[in-house]
Amino acid sequence: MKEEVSTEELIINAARKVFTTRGYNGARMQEIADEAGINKAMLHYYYRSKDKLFDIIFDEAVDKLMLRINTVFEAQGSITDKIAVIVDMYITTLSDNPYLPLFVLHEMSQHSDRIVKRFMAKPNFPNIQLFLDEVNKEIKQKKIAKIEPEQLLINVLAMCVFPFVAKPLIQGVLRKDDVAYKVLLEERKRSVVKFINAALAI
Amino acid sequence: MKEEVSTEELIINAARKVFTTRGYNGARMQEIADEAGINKAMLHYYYRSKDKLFDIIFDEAVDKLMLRINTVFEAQGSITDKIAVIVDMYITTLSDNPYLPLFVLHEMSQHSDRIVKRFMAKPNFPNIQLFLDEVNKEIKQKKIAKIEPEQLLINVLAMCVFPFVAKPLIQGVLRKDDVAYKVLLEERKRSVVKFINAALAI
DNA sequence: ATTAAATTTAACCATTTGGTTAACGATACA
DNA sequence: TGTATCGTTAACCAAATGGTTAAATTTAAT
Repeated sequence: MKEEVSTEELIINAARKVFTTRGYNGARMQEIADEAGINKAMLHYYYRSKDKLFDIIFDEAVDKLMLRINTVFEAQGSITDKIAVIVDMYITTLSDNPYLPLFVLHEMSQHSDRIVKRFMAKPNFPNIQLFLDEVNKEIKQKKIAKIEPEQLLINVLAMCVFPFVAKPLIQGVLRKDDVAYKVLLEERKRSVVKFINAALAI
Repeated sequence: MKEEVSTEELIINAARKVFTTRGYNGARMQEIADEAGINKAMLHYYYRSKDKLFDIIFDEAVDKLMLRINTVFEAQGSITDKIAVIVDMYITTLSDNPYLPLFVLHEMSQHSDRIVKRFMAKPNFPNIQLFLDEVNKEIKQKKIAKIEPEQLLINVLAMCVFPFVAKPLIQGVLRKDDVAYKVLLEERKRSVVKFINAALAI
């Protein structure tokens, strides 16, 4: 008795693969159908249009990118501890979904108005203020060095996300194959945390 | 006597705008023609095909991204001094060409094989080894803290480039309009340099 | 001024692509 | 068993798109 996968699921899985790797403009309904092993008309039978299907995949991608950031922010502990958790979470999650960030960022830059609104309306939209306030608090308490909280946030995100956005570039420059790149990313978890801690040390 | 702009130039300027904002797949030959204020057939008369035109724009974009990095590397001075120069150069250049990095990274991730080769064959391809060696040297001399040179390089690039790749996202999260974002980027020049210096301090 | 070459345009063409339709087959229900 | 609903397919359609062509116009050379 083999596991049955519903046609809906076949389609979503195929659409995820095609949309995230090719982008909206590069994605072809026929390729999604082929990838799912079904007839093209089925895509429209289940999901109406390319746009509708794309919205589902994009929303799902955004959700995955949000992680459980709020959970981390709302937890107890120092800001450096929280950053350590976030860095680890990001690099781990993105290692399993390497196409996510470039996909989301590229689509956002194209339809910024339509999409950014959707993005911020999400219920699990990270509560950034919590992070910013806490950084300021610890600065006042002389627990960490002085820094603009917004800049720190960008630094953390940048160092986590960039290696996935720029993978082919970095691989070219450093001449690493996929295996070596995996290793570099694994090492990166502790390297980035150490780097941030040193930068924030007083 | 008005300034004459050759048709070739009109086309290249239009193509640059359309390709970098829409990407290869989103770019339309008709839109390039309209943007240039000429007939669509002229595009083919001067540049044969969409592919040929794209290659020119992409190469040009890559060149701009390379900056004069080698010049910096080959210059005298400590590694932290060089990093300070690079950070300033990058944020300044990208502020004037905000679409460049996402454009290049997105296209690279799609045609990585075909394009990455072109990329590395460039005569002004940055000589990374110089940077890596120098970092190791200063670590041995106890001038900077211990760090994997490759990770440091990624950190520097990440913090410079990410704000441009993720502009709409960051603007949404931090609720900044374009003016406020310009300010944030300007502050960022010294903020990032200070951050890196603190992280590398012994 | 005449002619040849270069430049520009409108009309056209073939292919691709998202989407539709009508018929066919399976499944469930009476 | 008949029939209605759901799932699936092949064939088809209209619009979009990269590219071509042949004629018209401008520019340059003799």
